[in-house]
Amino acid sequence: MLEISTLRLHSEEITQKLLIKNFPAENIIKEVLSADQQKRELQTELDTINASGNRSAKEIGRLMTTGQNAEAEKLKIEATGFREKAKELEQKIREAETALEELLVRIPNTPSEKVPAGKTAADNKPVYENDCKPTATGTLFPHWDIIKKYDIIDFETGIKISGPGFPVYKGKGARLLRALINYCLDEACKAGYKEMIPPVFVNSASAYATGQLPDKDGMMYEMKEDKLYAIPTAEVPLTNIYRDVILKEEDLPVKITGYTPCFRREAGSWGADVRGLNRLHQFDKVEIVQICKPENSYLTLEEMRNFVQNLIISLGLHSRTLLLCGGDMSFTSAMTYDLEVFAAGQKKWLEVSSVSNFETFQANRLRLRFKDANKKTQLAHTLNGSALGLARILAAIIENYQTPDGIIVPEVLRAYTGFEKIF
RNA sequence: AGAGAGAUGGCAGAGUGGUUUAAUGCGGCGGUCUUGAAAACCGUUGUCCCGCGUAAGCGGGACCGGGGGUUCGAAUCCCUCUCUCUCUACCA
Repeated sequence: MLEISTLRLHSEEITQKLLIKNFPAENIIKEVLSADQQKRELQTELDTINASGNRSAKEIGRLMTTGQNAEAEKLKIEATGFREKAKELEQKIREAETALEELLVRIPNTPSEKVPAGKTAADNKPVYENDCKPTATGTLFPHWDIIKKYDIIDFETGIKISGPGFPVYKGKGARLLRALINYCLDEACKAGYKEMIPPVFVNSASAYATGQLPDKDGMMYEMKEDKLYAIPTAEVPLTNIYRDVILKEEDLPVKITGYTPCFRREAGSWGADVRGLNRLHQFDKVEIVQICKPENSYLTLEEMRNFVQNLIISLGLHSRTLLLCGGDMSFTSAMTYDLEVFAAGQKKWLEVSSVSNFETFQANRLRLRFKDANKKTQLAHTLNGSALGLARILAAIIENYQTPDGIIVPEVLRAYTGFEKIF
């Protein structure tokens, strides 16, 4: 959510910036400003009434303790009814606040100046590509064929137990996935991230604070009985650790990481090109999160992007990094890099990480702040990224390391798997 | 899940209808003293909203778990929800 104070001062500039995201903001911003104006007028009115009510009450108290009861009674009659008026105003203010909030949450984050214009994924700007060309040669099969051959991932049994999109990882397949989880977490810890194991069900306040609610409630599995949501990403619980927190300047940057399974309903997003591990209802992901001072957030974004790029290189996967154009960015992001690996069997790029700077957009809803050197509290900047989305990494490893007589395990994972080849 | 007890500032902990502007202690910050530190002493201390001001700040309002009620006036009384603790039961 954008800050109303910024919107008041820079509405024109914000409108301009939002055009990069193809979002026509002029009208809604006008509405916001007038709703804000109305709310403030009501607030001033209420404050005035409260001030005079407080004065009378105090005076009555003083008269009664000094024994001037007759005077007190007279004043009591005069003071009757002010509370009712105040309540009426409070109600109006609540309504005005709700109206303002409903408008505000519909305005996306403004893109950074570095974000290129564009409408679709085709307009994303490639900024990096590594040279880890696949070692596999000959006829290359997509992973959904290979996993059957070695019986390491079983979709049919998953369908029996849960439904489509809930695979069962078996034997060396399970072991390889667990190796990836441990490897990614260990690398993140080495890079200074503190490991967390958060809850995988969150309440609506948390889902709201990171932006999954109210708009995207169709994406999450919901347990209505207990009013809980299955997390679509560890970003939700990890970021919410810092909801309503005021950090000290010396605590920054905060760097945390966590592995969780992620649950996504993916309603309506199924099609021919989302076979196998490409898109699942449940998948595994290691997430990295940073909270930092505003002036550092773009350096931090680069640091996080480099970390993820190097992680992918260390797995020997051919990958590229795209700077997302305005039209392809998420609602909440100010700047996003998508990192893709090439899956040699399907001959397709798979998105395995998305690293974003949200500036104060998330922090505003989270009320995540820090005290700066001048002892002023101000909103922190938040960033997060996948490191990595493991189902697709697994798919890419299976396809890129396939040989006629087995799948080679990437070298860095062998200490974790205890084997070098799946056959 | 049943029974009981609770929820007050960064923490501990008073406060059961009216100078409460929430006592006091600890912690934090600043200072005096000191070669430096400790101790002692003095001062200071949260969050949000509105207004004025370039600003430091000043003025007003709100906040004692959340919401509602009674009252001229609520941390205090009533209702309700949530959470925590203790005991019992159950459980990995």
